[in-house]
Amino acid sequence: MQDSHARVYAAIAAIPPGRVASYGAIAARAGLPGRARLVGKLLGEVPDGVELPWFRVLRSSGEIALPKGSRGFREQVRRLHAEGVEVKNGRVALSAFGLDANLDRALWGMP
DNA sequence: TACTTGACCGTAT
DNA sequence: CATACGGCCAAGT
Repeated sequence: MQDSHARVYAAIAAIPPGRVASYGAIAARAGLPGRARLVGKLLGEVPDGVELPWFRVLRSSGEIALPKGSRGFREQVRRLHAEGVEVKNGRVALSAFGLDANLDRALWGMP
């Protein structure tokens, strides 16, 4: 197991329920700035059954990365909904559910 | 070894 | 909104 892999897994596991983060943000949190593709690659290799909130990881645009309509796509939408994350047209509003966005809101107070 | 692929990203046009 | 471009890099051919 590569150290970089473990750090990425840890960063993903650290996303709180009800929130989401982008591939790039995960990479950065794992100490690997600019390596969003590595995050995507690792997620693609994680077998089913492994404990990891992969569904809380989205593109920087807020869109679900998996092909729309695919099995994984539907699964991701279902699990996000189960946590109260709103998904519209395969997309989540990062301004409302993004990890850092929520931190900023807490510091500034509710708009 | 060389080239291609891919759950990506930011900037520019 | 869509296309293009350059970065990134592990794996597979």
